Amino acid sequence: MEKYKLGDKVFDCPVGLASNAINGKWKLQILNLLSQEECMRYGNLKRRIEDVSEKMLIQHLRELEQDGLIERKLYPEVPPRVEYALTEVGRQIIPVIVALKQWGQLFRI
Amino acid sequence: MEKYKLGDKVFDCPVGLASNAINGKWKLQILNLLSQEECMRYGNLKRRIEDVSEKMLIQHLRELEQDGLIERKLYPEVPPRVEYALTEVGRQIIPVIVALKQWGQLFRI
DNA sequence: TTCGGTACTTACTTTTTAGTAAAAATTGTT
DNA sequence: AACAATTTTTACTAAAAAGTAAGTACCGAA
Repeated sequence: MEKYKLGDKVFDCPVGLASNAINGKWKLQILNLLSQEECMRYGNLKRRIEDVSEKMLIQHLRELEQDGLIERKLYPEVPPRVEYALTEVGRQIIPVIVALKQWGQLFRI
Repeated sequence: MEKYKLGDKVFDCPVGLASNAINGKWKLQILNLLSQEECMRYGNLKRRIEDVSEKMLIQHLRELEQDGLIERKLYPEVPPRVEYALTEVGRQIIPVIVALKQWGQLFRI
């Protein structure tokens, strides 16, 4: 039987794997912003995602990084500058975001 | 500012709403199965989704029903027969599933 | 009158996720 | 020496999600 692997997690179906990778209260919103902007700084992400706490934002960024969807670039300046961007694998998830956004727009009031 | 509403939950962006609707350990897998099969019985879903417990399956089915993505048809027979199927709104999320599945296949081993 | 088959339901526990708020690290500027 | 700006980190608490396992309801057939 075919298997799918992300990090050290193994799944029996691609939907299960994908579901696991994007599961998180703010992950899709993070990916959505990064899909529109080439790269974004931590502080900028924080401002753009209303209500996200610093803890959750950094936690989700770490997980997305570990799963290979985004990369973190640290510029050794003072004050520090950190930029996040989609990786190649991350860019390949953009069609999902686009379709999802379109679906969500059905619920506009 | 535009708003998006699902049930009694209001969101500022369509991605946030969509994210909320599909957030759940097995929801995308349920939607995936229903997208391929026209309709499916409870017991069949349970067999097809490995490891899901009866509690979680029914809970997710209820939430998807409340959010208007699926509908539940009870046939008053003995033993009882219950069929689940995508609604029109549910069918409109199929492109998301398709894109997600394609993305997940990148991780085949 | 007990059993089979289907679809749940309930009570309880454990695990995971999220929220809050304060602190840390860095170093050039005042 | 204190401050500013930015990106975390930490400790603690609270809430939500998930797991486990047993129980319920229906009714016709054996």
